[in-house]
Amino acid sequence: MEARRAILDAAITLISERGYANVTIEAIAASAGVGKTTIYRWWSSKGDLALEAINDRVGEAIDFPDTGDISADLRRQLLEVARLLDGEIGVLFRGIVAEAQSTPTVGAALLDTIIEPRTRACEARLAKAVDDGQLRPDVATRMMVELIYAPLYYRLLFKTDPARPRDIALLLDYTLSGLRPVPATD
Amino acid sequence: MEARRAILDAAITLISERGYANVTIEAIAASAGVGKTTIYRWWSSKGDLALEAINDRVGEAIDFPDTGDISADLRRQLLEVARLLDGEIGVLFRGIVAEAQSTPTVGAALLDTIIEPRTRACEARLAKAVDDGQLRPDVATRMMVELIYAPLYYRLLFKTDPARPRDIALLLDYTLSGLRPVPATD
Amino acid sequence: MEARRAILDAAITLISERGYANVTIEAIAASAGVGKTTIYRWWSSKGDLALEAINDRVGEAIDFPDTGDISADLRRQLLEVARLLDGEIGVLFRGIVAEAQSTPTVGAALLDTIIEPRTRACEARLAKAVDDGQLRPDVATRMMVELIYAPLYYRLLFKTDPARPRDIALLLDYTLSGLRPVPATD
Amino acid sequence: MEARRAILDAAITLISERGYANVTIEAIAASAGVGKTTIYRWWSSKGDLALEAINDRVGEAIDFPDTGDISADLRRQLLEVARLLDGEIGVLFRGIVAEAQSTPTVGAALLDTIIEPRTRACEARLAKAVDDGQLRPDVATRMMVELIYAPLYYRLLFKTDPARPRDIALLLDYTLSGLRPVPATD
DNA sequence: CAGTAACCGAGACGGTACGTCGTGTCTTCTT
DNA sequence: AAGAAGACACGACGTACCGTCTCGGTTACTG
Repeated sequence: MEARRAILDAAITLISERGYANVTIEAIAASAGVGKTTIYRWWSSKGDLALEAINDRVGEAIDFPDTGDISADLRRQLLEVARLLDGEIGVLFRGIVAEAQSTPTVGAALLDTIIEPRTRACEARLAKAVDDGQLRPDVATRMMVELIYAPLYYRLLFKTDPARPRDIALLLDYTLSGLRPVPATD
Repeated sequence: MEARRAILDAAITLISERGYANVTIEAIAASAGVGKTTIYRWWSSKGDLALEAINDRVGEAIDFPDTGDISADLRRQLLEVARLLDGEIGVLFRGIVAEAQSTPTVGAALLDTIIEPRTRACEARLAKAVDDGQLRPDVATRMMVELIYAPLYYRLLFKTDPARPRDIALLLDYTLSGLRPVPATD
Repeated sequence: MEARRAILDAAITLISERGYANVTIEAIAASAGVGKTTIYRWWSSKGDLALEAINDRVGEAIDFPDTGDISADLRRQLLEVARLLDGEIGVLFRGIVAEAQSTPTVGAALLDTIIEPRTRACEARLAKAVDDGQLRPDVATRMMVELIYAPLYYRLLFKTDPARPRDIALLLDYTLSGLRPVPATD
Repeated sequence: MEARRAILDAAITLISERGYANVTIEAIAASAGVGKTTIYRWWSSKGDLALEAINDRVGEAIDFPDTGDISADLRRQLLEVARLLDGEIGVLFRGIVAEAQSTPTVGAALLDTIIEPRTRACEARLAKAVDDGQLRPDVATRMMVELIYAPLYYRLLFKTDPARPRDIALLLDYTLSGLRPVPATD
């Protein structure tokens, strides 16, 4: 079982150093001091391994804060996510998204183990804000999640430069101003 | 020169059928009835070829309509883009984005030849809408573009199911309501 | 100790079914319902195991008959050996000879435990025949053994079809006619 | 085509140095400065390659001399063969025979390309000797070949030490004395 | 209108990595 | 305490493509 640990660590290190596509299973095995067979015993592909590695790193983390102010809470959460994506995790994540484009199983696992759980958690917090009258009740929370997070991924996948905190805060502000309850204009 | 055509056509056909990552240069050559050398004579890599193929297909297309109503114009434009991404082009595009994650030259070319030009065109239309008083003047048009298009790419890259027209219209509405000029509340 | 039996039996069965080279230690272990470790505890290699298996099967068997007629005795012995080599034992034996070509220890053990003892026994019978005046006294009994048995092995190793009894009898006759005492011709 | 040459040479060198079973295709490729693919392009297996290598080395060689004296001719021929088998070729040949025990195609090819042609040539010379009254007409020439050559292979495959010229001459003498025409004893 | 270049198909080539199999060693858990 | 079960590092397998490289055999341009 300690072989698993060595493999996950080696995978993260190598991928963050050289980029997902430039890392071979053989290199991970060598770097972990492990036979290739041992990797294939536990994971069916590089994508599979990368997914577990990223989940292992991120864990249950990034639970949603709830101070009562949805705007402040989302900002804090988004900045935290952006910080993560700016480091090792970001390289890993970009690789997995790339892999997901051509490997359906990885695509499905990406949704199931990463995107969906966090989307759900976010929706819960948003629903509360709707109840509090801080957000429009007529917009599906799922769509709110998309509107809020999409720009972050857009920057991650299309730009080389990371999303700066200032920009993130602004993008969030603009998005939220479209999601606030319309003042009763009687 | 007709070899070029055959190659571009074969590339699009094969990639849309099997997915970007499952297509080899050799397969393209064979399918185009061409020697590998001929492909390498004109393109330096599969990503390079795919980029030209997609540009060849899409062309200058999708110029921004201007009826005076920014909301209607954007909707039309977005729906058109979504329609494109739902077919052959979408598969190709997803492959290129994937490739871009690990091949800097492809990433740069993706920005230069696809993203940037269209972003510029969109910004121009948005600037006009700002002048017309239909959009807030205090938001950078570049950010508006991100807010408007990001959800589309989010769906393309993370979901298996395509973005439905209804959803697209809604997402746009919500986004735009955050970008409208704030009524003087004196 | 019953594990040993199961292993030897499994080895013979598998090898005679699939051929020596197509049988792995793992397959023998699985078929014997035994852990690999148990095999390695007692034998150092597949060749080693095969050698013991064949000796176990053949045992002390094939002792040389002595009716007083060397020709008849050899014929009976040769036919018996040929019969053995035509069944399971033959497949095993061919595998061991093959192995012996590249594994010196197996080569040595093949000589020590199989070839030599039987050669000695044969020489003893031949020496008696020489004393009886049935064979030339000026030919080393060891060479006689070679002349008598070599054709049998030649057929075993080079031909797919087994040596037929008729052929064996003939070959022996021809060989022996060269080994009979030269009649005093003066 | 010069890759083929390099491969055949490397195969012979390596096999004669380390023994057939201890040489891998990868080692041959590396030693020949060639990709594995190139080997597999031309040969289907190590046995296949070894067979061509040995034929390439031996060539049409070893044609049967005909001085009119069958005994002298065979002796010369046998000594020549023994000389060959004592060097590089012998190691190669033992490996091929071993391989032939478990690989039917190699077994067949061994017969077809090496054993059979030479057996035929030998039979032709023997037939002539029969006509000349030097050998018994009632023994199939094919059997004569077996009787004459079998001891050579016996020594090659079962002993580590090579067959010495003196022994070979003796063995041949004894064999031939059984094959000479029986003097009319009426 | 012949000569010569550019372009092409075909595919051999040296490589790298793949995912699998079997080896012989070792540890763990069961009985 | 013995032994099955199987994880493990390792090395080789045979395959798939990579990108480079000759090879001949066309067009089609030019001198």
